[in-house]
Amino acid sequence: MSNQVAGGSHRAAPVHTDPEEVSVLTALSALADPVRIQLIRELAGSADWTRSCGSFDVPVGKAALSHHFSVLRGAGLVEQRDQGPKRVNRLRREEFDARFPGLLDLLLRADGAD
Amino acid sequence: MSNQVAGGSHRAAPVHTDPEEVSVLTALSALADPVRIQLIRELAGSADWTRSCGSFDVPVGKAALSHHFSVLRGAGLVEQRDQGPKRVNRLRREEFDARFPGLLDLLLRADGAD
DNA sequence: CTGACTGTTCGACGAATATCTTACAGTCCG
DNA sequence: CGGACTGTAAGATATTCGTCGAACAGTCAG
Repeated sequence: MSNQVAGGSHRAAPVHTDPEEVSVLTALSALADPVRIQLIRELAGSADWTRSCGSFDVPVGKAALSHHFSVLRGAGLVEQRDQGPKRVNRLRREEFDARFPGLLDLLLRADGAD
Repeated sequence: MSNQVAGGSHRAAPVHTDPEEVSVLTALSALADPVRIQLIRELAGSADWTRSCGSFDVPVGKAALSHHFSVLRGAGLVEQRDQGPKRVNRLRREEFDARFPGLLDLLLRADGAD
């Protein structure tokens, strides 16, 4: 019986950026991509920590996918946590909203990606 | 005395895009550039139709500048009108706000470009 | 331990894009 | 008209960015 106790994972923890430290330019650049828009929308429609990286229906390989999540982390949009072999995600909605009020709403309300 | 009457200019009128027809992706892409952010900010701080294209303090040549204005027009952010040899600009604030509420405010309130 | 699975990293490639230089087209003034 | 000025267009170049394939690392089940 292995409780998920101390010792933890031996994997490099994902590097996160606090939304408060994110520039407007970085935020807009992160959002100005069709794949990332789709990721954010799917993520917004799911409960926190329920979606692993590979569970998204995007038309790119896993290498590109990993890159996109890296960009999203760097923009303070997504938080990740290791859960067994998977890396589960959470949209940092409140925190990002505090930094850029209305921006996420705008993206999520908009009809179609383009 | 030449009133600026009919007959008008013999110059190709600038092509504008209605903000209503602009996709989120296009809007975000247009805004995700340091030079264009600066243009919009300067424009927001000036009265309508008072700034010609060449009157902006941006670190690019006039060819690149012309390109940036083209992108801004295509995103429904800027309206242009020919005035003698100059092309004067106007930020389409209300129209753009109607399509993407809060987006321009966000850009204009933010401290520093990055 | 071995094998299946998940995700990251690295190197390379192609496409999109930002930029410059040069040439050109209008507009206005003298 | 001719010259100064403003902006656009076209071509060339360079950089950025998204993508893939392959190799690698960590986790878990058997």
